[in-house]
Amino acid sequence: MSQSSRKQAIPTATVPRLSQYLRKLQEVQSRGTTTISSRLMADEVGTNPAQIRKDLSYFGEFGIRGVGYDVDRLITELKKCLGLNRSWNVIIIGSGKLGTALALYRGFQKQGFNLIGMFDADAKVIGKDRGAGPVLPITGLEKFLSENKVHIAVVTTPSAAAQEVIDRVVAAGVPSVLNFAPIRAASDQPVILRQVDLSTELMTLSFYLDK
Amino acid sequence: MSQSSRKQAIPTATVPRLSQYLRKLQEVQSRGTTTISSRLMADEVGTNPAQIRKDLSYFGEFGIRGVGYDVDRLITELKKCLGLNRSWNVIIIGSGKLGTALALYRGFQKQGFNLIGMFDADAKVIGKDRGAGPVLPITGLEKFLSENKVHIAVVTTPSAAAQEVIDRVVAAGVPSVLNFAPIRAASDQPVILRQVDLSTELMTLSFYLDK
DNA sequence: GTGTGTGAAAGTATTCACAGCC
DNA sequence: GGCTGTGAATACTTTCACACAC
Repeated sequence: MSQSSRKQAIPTATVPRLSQYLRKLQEVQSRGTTTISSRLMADEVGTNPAQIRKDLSYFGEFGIRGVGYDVDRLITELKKCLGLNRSWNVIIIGSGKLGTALALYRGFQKQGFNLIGMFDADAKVIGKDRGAGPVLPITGLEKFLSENKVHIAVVTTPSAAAQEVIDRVVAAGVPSVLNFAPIRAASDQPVILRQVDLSTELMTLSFYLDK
Repeated sequence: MSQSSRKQAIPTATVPRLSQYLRKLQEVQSRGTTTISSRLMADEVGTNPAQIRKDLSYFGEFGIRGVGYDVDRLITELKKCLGLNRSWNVIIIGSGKLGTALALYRGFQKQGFNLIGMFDADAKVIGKDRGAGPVLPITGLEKFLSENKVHIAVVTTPSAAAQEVIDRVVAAGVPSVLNFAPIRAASDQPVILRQVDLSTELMTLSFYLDK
């Protein structure tokens, strides 16, 4: 009864933390450390040791009492927990500065995210390389999606276009969307939707600055 | 005892939601709607009406029973709550694709965030315009910060440089940082720090895709 | 002794449900 | 009748504290 089937029981707050643990562990591993305690990890990521142990306990028993965690082992386990022991196909829609910045981001491929296509509505950029092979016309989106299994659509279009683009990829069966456009996207279809929102981040800073 | 001094009592989860309410209200306002109920707003932003009423109740009583909220009034109040009835000075450090994308983002100025400078370490880009006037050399950072009050530093450098840059702006008295570099930045100084992290977002999607 | 794994306790956040006002 | 504002109830998250394994 360990790691793979009870995903629904895992607190939503735990999931993003796992990715931070993973990153820190990879850093620690590259410095040659082979064992780490929850206390040291907690210091590194700025949390409480019990938080880390609790988070990990949802997936199994990865540590050794009196010793700590084997870094290599824990990296392997975390990758398994996060579904990173396989590869995911990603497209980016919107080949502007932001889309290009994301396409050029190295960590992307490194963790098993395969950038297999980039789309834009602007005829002037079609065919150019913006970090993910030639930019494809958005008119060909549905055909591409029917010929290629796409797991994640990253949306970096202007906000006016975003909701329509999201509706189209969801209708075509793409199971998850990462939206950078400053709209709160919605969908009646079942889709895993995450939003990254500069203006919300700035306003949140503003709130705390104003105290 | 209404809006301004009891900020410490407001749930952290409420703050980002306020900014979403504000955005939705501005959209609704531009369509000419003058009154809105918590139920309608909840449908629009995808939450529960009680959530909205509770969030607003931390700041005052803005609605009319039996009627709903006046859109113009609520926009004004939310801006006040979020500290947006003034302007904040922002710099961007890192003039790559991502930094440039952010500099060109319109909503920035629109909500009172003043982009007053952009810095880079690369001599080849110094002086070029990347959306925020001529790019300044990072070596001049401290001098600039001593001559200009900067409220928010947005960090879009490569990850190797990010922690040092953050240490420098914090040491120079910048009270808040929005970090896009894929490191979990830390600081012993008191600073309001928010992180936007593509790789965590992708891994979170991966987790739910893998269910 | 050291440090994990985990029930129990404490602390936060969300949702319910209804009194009170329009 | 409709809708807000809010205490009370529920649900979720984090932290504590200790039995147990090394």
